[in-house]
Amino acid sequence: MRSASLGNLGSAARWFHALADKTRLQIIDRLRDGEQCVCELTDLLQTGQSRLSFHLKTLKDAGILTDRREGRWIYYSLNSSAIGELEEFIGSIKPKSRELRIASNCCE
Amino acid sequence: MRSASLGNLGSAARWFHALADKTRLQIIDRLRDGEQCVCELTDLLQTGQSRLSFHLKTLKDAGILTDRREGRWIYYSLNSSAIGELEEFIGSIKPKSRELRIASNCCE
DNA sequence: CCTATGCATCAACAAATGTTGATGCGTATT
DNA sequence: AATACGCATCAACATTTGTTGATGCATAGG
Repeated sequence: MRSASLGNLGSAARWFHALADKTRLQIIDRLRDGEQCVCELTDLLQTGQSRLSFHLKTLKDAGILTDRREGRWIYYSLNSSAIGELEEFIGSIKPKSRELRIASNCCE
Repeated sequence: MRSASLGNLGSAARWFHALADKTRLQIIDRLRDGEQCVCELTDLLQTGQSRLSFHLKTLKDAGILTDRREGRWIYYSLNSSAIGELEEFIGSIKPKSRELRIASNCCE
């Protein structure tokens, strides 16, 4: 009955939620240059440490970032495999475009 | 100074927000088969008319759906060009992966 | 016209999310 | 051991988002 369904809508929704914030997209943009520690990001994004930490956690929980500790610092970086999966998901969203089904006389 | 920046982070955030909901992803999934009127979607998704209308509006405002009226019915369908842009944006999120810059001695 | 249908929109409320400043914990420096 | 630093986490609050039922508006059919 169902179309070849999009995999796990719930987890996709979580990814999208993590990306649905301007600050978080800015973080991602900065990390494209390579990993950075929180203090660098705080400078770059001109924001409070607590706020930044919140957004980093949101991205990390969604699997979009990873972190590692080195001494006092914690470095964040992009998880490119998650981004790959996301890309794939978006691809699967497209209309099937075969039979542009004319939904004739819909509700009767 | 800045990296070749991701285009318009604000509007990207809006796209992602529109996709950050399971019900809305279900709507999209159904519309992959072609356009459908609200009453069909109400049946398929087993939800209240008002709630569905809210989510349809969210997707439409984000540019992901388009609608057209035909008699009493309003048909929604996917806007594949928006989906294309989204795909492109996700592509641009990837790490630059050239110089895996070692952020040596970050905050000093 | 009068009524029914399909849907948007509104108001009231509920729930989730983001912000800020304070506190705490691990790690380095002395 | 005492202090400073980098960051996570918490509590209190503000803001945003989603839900539900009621109302309204356009179109179609009698």
